[in-house]
Amino acid sequence: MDALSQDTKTRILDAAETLFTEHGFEATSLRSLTSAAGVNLAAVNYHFGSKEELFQAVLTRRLDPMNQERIDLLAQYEREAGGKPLTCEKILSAMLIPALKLSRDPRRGGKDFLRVLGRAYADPAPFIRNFLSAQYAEMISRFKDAFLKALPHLTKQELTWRLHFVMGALSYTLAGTDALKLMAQVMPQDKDNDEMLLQRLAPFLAAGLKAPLGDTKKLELVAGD
Amino acid sequence: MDALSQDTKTRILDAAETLFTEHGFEATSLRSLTSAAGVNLAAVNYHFGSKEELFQAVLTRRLDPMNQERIDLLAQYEREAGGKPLTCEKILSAMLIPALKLSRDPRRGGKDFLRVLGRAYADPAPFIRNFLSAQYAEMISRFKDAFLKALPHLTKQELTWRLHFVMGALSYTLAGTDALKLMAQVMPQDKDNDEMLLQRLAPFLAAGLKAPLGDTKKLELVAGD
DNA sequence: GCTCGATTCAAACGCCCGTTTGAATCCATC
DNA sequence: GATGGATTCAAACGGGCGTTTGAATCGAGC
Repeated sequence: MDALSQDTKTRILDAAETLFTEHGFEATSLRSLTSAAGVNLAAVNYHFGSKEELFQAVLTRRLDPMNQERIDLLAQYEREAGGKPLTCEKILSAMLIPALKLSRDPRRGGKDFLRVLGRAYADPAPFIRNFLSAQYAEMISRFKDAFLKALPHLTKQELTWRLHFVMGALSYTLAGTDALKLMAQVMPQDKDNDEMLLQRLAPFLAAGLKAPLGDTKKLELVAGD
Repeated sequence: MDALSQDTKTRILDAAETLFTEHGFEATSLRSLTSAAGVNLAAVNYHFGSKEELFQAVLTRRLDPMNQERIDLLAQYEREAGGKPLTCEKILSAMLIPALKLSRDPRRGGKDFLRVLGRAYADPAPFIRNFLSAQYAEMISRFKDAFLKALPHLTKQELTWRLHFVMGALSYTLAGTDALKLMAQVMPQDKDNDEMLLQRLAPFLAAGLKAPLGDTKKLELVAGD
């Protein structure tokens, strides 16, 4: 009864999280999904309305709490700092720690969920894009403000670009796709691997964020051919 | 006759590049694809064997020349340096310039192709993963060697991680997905936007690569809850 | 123990999918 | 101008898709 006794909605969400991870949204059929969840085929449309709404529900279940945790942690750090601007590393911690905690918690979907999220980032379907933008809006705006104070040498525009790069490295890394098999022979043990990961990611991103403004001469482009 | 006079294979590849960009691999049907290309439905299976092989052909057509260009440019820089190790920025240029040139050249698929590539990075389908690994193997290995010489303070393992982050930021940026609509109000003009982009990306990545090794204390994790 | 809304179920609906087939057409070669 | 391989074509194949339906079942409240 243990795992099977959950209610239908949860069973569907759990199965969807796994299968969307493995095959993506389009390639996952409701027939395989409901049969993996041990529920009737019609249950998805009854409880969620449609396959698209189910996908959004899969994301919301994990994303809402994680982003709220990020916002709360940032606020706590700011309270502790008593008005003084936070360091770059501290702000990054407020972003990374909730994500890492989620990835380590199998009861909240763990790495599976972060992989679904990583794929969603790259999906051009409008219903996904709009949904993600709305979900992240508040968190992004708060962290942008914090970074602006921590990095006074950056213009708003420059910071926006750099946050763009940060989100890229972060999503690629947390999703753990490693499309190019870079990590093939690098990881001897899986133990505390994700902790290591963020220990390495944070200094990399902090250095990038703190970098002086780019020299226009550094990247010379052959315009002609 | 101009655009329509191309041979069937090319017409299919062009239409596939566009449609895979807009809807992804699974969500693009051969019926819509062949009708957009103005060819018979059976033409894809006749010329490419299957939908999967068509997808690989779409990637190869652009990826092979771009990665060869990267390798050649790196070799040229190394020749010019005459044995001395290259700077981080110079090596990054050898990665970024061919990608940027491709993205600016509509005759080679331009941004459309890079978006297909960005999505492929996040796709878990084995036939895509294996294909990408093989395509990138040589380029990655050469650039890893170059970076190792340029960044002697990094271990091989640390460099592998940082290259992972670099590829993340690069693919997210070049794919131009901007899942979180960060850039909404930032881009006043589209002109030479991508040039600006890499002018900003290169310093960011160079600073990250050159960062000192991470302090284990910087990111404190609450292990318990 | 009957009622009634909530939930589950098997079955079907209509549609689109990737692929195959075999005949029709093209076109360089003899 | 007949030949024959390469290509195009319309049509069909078998199957899976998301969704809907209407009856069966459940279970708390009277």
